[in-house]
Formats: sequence, structure tokens, C-alpha cells
Amino acid sequence: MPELPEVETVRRGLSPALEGRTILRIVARRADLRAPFPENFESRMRNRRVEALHRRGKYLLADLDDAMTLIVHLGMSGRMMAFEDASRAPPPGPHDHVDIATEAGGLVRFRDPRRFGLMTLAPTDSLGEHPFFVGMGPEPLSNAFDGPALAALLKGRKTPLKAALLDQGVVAGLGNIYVSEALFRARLSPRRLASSVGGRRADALADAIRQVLAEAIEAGGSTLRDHAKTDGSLGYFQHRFAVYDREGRPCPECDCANGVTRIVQAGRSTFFCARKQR
DNA sequence: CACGAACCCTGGCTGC
DNA sequence: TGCAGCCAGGGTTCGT
Repeated sequence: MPELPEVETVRRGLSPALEGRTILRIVARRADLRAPFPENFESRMRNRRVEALHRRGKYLLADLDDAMTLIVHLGMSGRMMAFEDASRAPPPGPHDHVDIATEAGGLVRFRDPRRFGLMTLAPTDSLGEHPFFVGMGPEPLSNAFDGPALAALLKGRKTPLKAALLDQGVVAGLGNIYVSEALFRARLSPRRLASSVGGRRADALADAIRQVLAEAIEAGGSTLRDHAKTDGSLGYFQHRFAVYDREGRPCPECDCANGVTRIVQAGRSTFFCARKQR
């Protein structure tokens, strides 16, 4: 569920709860999620101070004061909750897998019903060589990302544009929602061959990606099922979807009879306007 | 190599 | 009402 805007929303929400705080205790209520938790997870986290919270693509990164970084991925259904007063947090439910208590008296809770999420530790200074991040594409909101950069990444790709944009090696952080929304804004068909996007089309697509992500972050992300901000309030970008999950509804920009079309690509739904997007 | 399908897992919704 | 089937924001692995 969480794509870049949702993960960034979580990062910002966790910042006051974790940055500069010392971890008093961490409780992992099972041995693994998608991957096993680190060996001796609880003892290795005890008394560590969180120096900074970062995000890379859909990964959340907490730099610790022992030169290690806690890497978190929310998978499809992962969610973080922050309680200022740990004693006022509700008792953990069946899918509340990890609790992090800080010296400041707060509690951060990781809930993930589907357990596609992940928590692990890796040395901070070599994160770039970590398998998760080797070959990961540019951050779409960084200065390194623009039309020419995107065109270079799409060059030679014989796959549909939709599939290429879902590939984290092309652009970091895009997922099923924002790919559909960005393609709509750029008026490009999800079925178009990825390698056919260069020049002005690549400029338009890079702009659309940056725009839609920035607007979604501003809105606190999209709440479909699980995503919520760390204080429990909801993101509201779902109200601004032009095409995602709007099959058959009118295209917001043209009056074609078909409305929004849903197709399946690589096993996942794509939504677009067949008239506007070419 | 590069693609798509299958799989990991639970919950919520639809339709019978 | 109950239940089978399908679908879901992600990523990895396997087969073609």
C-alpha cells in the first residue's frame, strides 16, 4: 500500500517521536515478517540513539548511534503508529508485531496484517551497497531526476511503460497508484513501449511524477485501507485520484463515453483514459 | 537476459 | 447468514 508519499508521510510523523531519542526497549512479537528480524534484535536496539530518519524509495531508514541503520519496509499493509505516552497506548493487537519504547516515554508501534513488511539492520556507511539499494533508481523528488535522466533509464526497455515505472530500478518509490496517476497527467498510455519515451514526452512524464508525488505528500498520502498517519489521522490524496480505482467513471479531462479504462498489466490493475493517453 | 506468472499473507468485499 | 472467490498500495523467485 505505501508508496513514496505514504512512506514519506510516515517518516515525517515519526520524526518527533524518534529523532534524537534513545530507545529504551524494543519488543518483537514474532521471529520474522517477510524476512527474519536480525539476530538479537531486541538487545542490539536497546539504548541506541536514533540520529536521523531518512527515506530511500519506499524504505524508511533510522540511523543509529552505533554506525548501524534500522531498515524498515511497510510492504502492502504495514503501518506505524506513534503514541506520545506509552502508558496510554492500547494493548497490542494480533498484527502489532513490533513496539519501540523511547526514553522520552513514547511508543512507536509497527502493525502489518499481511506481513509483507520488513525490519533489518545494516551498517550505515555501506547502505549503498546493500542489496535493497544497489541498482535502485533515482529519487524522483531529487535534483538528479528530470526528463533526460528518465529518458536514459527507459532507453532500450522493451516493456510497457507502466511496468518500467513500477520497476524500482528505474525510479525509486513509485507504485501502482502513482504510476497510473502520473501517466494520466503526462497523457501517456501505460501500454506504450517504455523505450519510446524520450525528449518532450520524458520531460512531461518526469514533471508529472514529481508533481503528483509532491501533491500526495502534501495531502498526507492516500488512505485506501491501512495507511494512516502516525497519529492515526488519514491521508486524503485518494479524493484527488483522476483515474486510480475509478473504472468506468468519467475522465476528469475529457467527455469520452468510455470513461476510465481498467486493464491488467503484469498481474496488476492499471487505470487510464484511452482517449487522452497515447 | 527479460519478461510475466506464481507466490508470500490476511482481511474485506461481492455475489451466489 | 455463510461462504467461496476475488482483490488489494510490494517484492522475490521461478519458469519460459
